[in-house]
Amino acid sequence: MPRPRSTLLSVELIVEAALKLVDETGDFSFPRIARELGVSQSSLYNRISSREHIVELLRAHLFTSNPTPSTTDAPWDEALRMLIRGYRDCFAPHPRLVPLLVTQTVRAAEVIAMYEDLTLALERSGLDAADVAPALSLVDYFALGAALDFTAPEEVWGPEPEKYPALTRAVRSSPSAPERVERAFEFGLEALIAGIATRVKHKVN
Amino acid sequence: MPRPRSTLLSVELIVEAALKLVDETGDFSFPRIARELGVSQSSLYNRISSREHIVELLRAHLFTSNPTPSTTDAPWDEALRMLIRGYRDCFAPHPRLVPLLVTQTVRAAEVIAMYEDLTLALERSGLDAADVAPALSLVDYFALGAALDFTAPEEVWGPEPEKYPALTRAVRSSPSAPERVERAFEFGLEALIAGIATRVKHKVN
DNA sequence: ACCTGAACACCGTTCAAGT
DNA sequence: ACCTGAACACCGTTCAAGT
Repeated sequence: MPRPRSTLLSVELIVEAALKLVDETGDFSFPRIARELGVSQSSLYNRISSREHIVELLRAHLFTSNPTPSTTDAPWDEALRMLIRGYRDCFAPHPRLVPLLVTQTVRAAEVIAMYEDLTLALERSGLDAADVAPALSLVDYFALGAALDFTAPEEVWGPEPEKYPALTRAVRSSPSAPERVERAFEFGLEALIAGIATRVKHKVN
Repeated sequence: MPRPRSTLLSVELIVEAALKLVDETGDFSFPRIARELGVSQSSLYNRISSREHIVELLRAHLFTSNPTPSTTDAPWDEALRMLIRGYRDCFAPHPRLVPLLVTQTVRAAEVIAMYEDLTLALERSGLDAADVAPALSLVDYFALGAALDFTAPEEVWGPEPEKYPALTRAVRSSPSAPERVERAFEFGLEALIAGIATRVKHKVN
């Protein structure tokens, strides 16, 4: 049988080129992807339908390369720790990708599956049914903000430290670069879970 | 004395035009601002220095038009409620502006002043000094995520509800559009404050 | 001091034309 | 079926030239 003519393009090649460009420059574009792959710009449209499509493929790529284990047998708080940590760890190797993801609606099935596991864990916590969706939003807010923190610049607050003494104290007493983000995540994760636990109505046996 | 020649342009006019365009279309551009004001595109550069500059002016505009009251006399948890609520309420009238703000570093002095008040409240909570900065990040993550939720589309989760039963339950048991976002914010705010309270070491008197 | 017009180096998307 | 080249309608920014 005739072997297939060597195809110049594939979805995977496009996604890899886009990710490489984001890691190196903070963004991607059709002309730069095409140049990277040695094809014409318009040929990309044979594999993908739009810029948004590429962004969603990048999101899926992040999640499939870092799969989260099953949490349905774990206690609800342990499940939340695993899921939120796994979610955030996806972004760690590609921090510059985060800004492209946060402003676009999630369509990737892999991510929605993780939200299903999150919801199951929250249901097991004993929250009122009406509080599960708000708690899910809360977890989402936290994970999103934590991921965005990967791209935060070193010197967040400008000059004039004397005008903001408390802020200056807080910044001075905290480590820099990756440790700062890591400690914020650990503190936030535990505070978040403890906070959700306080919203569970105590059942009187 | 000669009254000043009617000036065609001002920073305020540029900011107002940009905000109007964002509210109506979700974005602004130099050509569209210029057309809105009846001037040439290049003349904008006499008042502002870059697109980023306009974004930062928009951020400051949001905050100055919705000033937060002094919270230095309030108990720490009440101060947090006021500050976080005030912060989020700034975005409510202009939801489509949020995506432009979250991916750019804060430089506006008004916002930094609010972070100072947040830090003071967290110090009053009794947290360890080393935990103030992480707690500040947690509050920041929450406020950011809550603001981004203003632009979330109605139908977040795609088709195939049967594949995600828990998620479908959660979505079905929650209201839509503005009430959903409001309930998520209220639940999250209280869970957040309760969670931070659990991280305060109990002093034995 | 302020404004204009033209130019430059980019974008995403479409489409007729080739093989 | 896949790829190309050209075209279209946009961007942000600079700069010489005018008043």
